[in-house]
Amino acid sequence: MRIVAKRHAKPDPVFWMRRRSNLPHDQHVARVAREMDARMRGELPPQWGPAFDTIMPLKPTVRAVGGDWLSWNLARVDAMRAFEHEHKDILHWAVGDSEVCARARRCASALDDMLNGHPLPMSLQDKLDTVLDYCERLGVEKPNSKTPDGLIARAITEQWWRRALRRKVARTVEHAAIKLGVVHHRNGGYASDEACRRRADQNKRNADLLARVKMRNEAGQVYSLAELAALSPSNRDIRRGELMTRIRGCEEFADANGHHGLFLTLTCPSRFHAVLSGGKSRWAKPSRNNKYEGDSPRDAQQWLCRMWAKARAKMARKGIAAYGFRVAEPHHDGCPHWHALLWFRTPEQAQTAREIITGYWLSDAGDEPGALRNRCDFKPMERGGAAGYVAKYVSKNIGAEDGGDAGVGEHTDTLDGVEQIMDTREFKGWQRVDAWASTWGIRQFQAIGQPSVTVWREMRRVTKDQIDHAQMRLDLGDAAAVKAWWACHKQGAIQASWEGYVRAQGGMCRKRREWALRTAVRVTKDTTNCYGETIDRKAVVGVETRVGHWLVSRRQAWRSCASEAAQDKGQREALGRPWTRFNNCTARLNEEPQRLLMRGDLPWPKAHDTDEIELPAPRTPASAAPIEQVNHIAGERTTFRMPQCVQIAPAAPPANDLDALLVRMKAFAPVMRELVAAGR
DNA sequence: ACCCCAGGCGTGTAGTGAGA
DNA sequence: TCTCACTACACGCCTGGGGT
Repeated sequence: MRIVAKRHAKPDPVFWMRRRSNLPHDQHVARVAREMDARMRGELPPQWGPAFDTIMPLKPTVRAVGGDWLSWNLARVDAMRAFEHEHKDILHWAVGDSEVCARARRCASALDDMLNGHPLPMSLQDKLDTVLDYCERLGVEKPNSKTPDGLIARAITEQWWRRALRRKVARTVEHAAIKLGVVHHRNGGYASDEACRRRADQNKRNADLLARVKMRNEAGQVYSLAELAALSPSNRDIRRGELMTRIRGCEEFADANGHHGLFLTLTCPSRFHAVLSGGKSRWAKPSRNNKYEGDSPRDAQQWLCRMWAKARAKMARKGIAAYGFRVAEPHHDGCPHWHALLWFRTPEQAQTAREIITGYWLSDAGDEPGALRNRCDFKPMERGGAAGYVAKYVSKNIGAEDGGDAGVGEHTDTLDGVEQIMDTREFKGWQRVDAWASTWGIRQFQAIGQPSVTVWREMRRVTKDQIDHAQMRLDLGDAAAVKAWWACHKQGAIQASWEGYVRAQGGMCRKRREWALRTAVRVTKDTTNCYGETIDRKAVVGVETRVGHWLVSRRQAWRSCASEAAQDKGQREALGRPWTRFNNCTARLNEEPQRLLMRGDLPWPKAHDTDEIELPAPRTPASAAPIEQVNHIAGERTTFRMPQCVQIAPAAPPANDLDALLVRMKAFAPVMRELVAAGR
């Protein structure tokens, strides 16, 4: 056993337990070692037993002891103290969720007492210092707030502490598991079993709550939140489908434009890896990596982001634009690596990008063995191969709700360029990956250079009547909206097309202010959040075109009704089609036919064409100054950002121009008939 | 077909410092 | 003074967590 000569935080137990013991010295030391061993085994998470055994064997061989039991036990006590010193965080933080909640309560009330229980009122600065000091001593990240008052309010809130401590516990314990070498492919890989279990518990808590909470909409229909969540992108199946649609759309766009695709695999330097796989088979023996410097997967992810930021900046300087997707995945020991599917305009640009990325990725420890071969890998994509290639990574990381592995029979991990079969035991591969991503706060999927997916989602909720009206206006913003609407809705056998949507938005790799459509945001000014801060509450209510027209998406006003039972389908249908939130509260539809008459606009000639849109010059901020209009919606007083051009004040036609008016009316008769027939 | 908050990260912009 | 390479920061989009 390695004897560690170190100063420890706690005093020597052999010394301070002496006072209460009359045993001879060697027996006393043996007892201290025994008690300490039992205590630590009791405190440590059970799955760490094997790792602890390798450091502190329960039944040593006679040869190892060499007959000198006193020295053996002294060394054992010292090693355990060293372990306790090194991993004191684990022993303090390896607690269950009920204890985390109890601690959160204690932290919040302790800080409340410190800040507000003082007989003399404290200054704001003193309060801030107290909070920051408390967080630092506990090793918890300080509350993130723009104002000192908000920071203090968070620090005395139990919910904030619960979130912060859950994160802290999960990361501390998982990091310790990685440092002890518990996380490797023989144990399931990616994350420790405890992290998976914690994640499963969390999901269960969440699901229970969602099933319990009932909401009632304007039509009186009652749903549980679980039913609603199943219909939104929080449902894994929907998220996976949407992601695949986007990838396919990217590929179609690239193929149509003859862009050059690259598939990248980017990994971290060896010092971020705690455990080496030890071989290529399922039975390979993992071994500790002596280059490991104790960094967490989060540190590794930040390293990757830093390198990527540099590469991105350099590519921008050289005028190289890329679009596509990036996927973050764990190696078997929890260290992340990236796969990216990027398209470039020309093969030359792709080659330059390749050189830039390689340069940065090898700029740190680029001379270590294998760096040149494994650090980054580039494969040119052939036409039509991308979606299939990436499907594997998508289903590997976003599994199906029914517990299946979404067509991926065995979970594999690419290590040193070789597919390695993972033994995923009681948790599915995607569940382990999910636990890994949530523990370390790593975003798994990242779109690069593509227009907003929120606009796409909102557009899918815009009603057709608004598009029919947009077709009758002759400005480019509306043309883009019409094209986007037709692209993102399924038309019979024709699937929704991300490619068509991207074209409508003006193509890939545009600057943010250059997209043809953006989200329409309802701003409610001067509201108060749960921490007492005054904020402007923003809510996405639809899509806004370049000229400021709003297409409002279908939304309901929901109200909580906890006590009621959920209705079945028949009961809901009996209540009829719900009213939408906006159709009745503006004069938009009523004024539209009138405006058509007065302005003499012609209908948009073609509903859906595939030409690129020539974008108008960017709006100047001064001219786009919104007019504030106060509306009452569901009893809530809100201020809309309503651009001026929506509010149409029809000018009375000059009296001597009556003939011209009649001609126009005749010309528009068919349109009017259509509108009337549609019940408007 | 929820809503709010927190946090991660892409993006744009301003700033900095070295070197030509 | 300009360019380059990088960094810091603000902002906004997006995702995930959690609540009733």
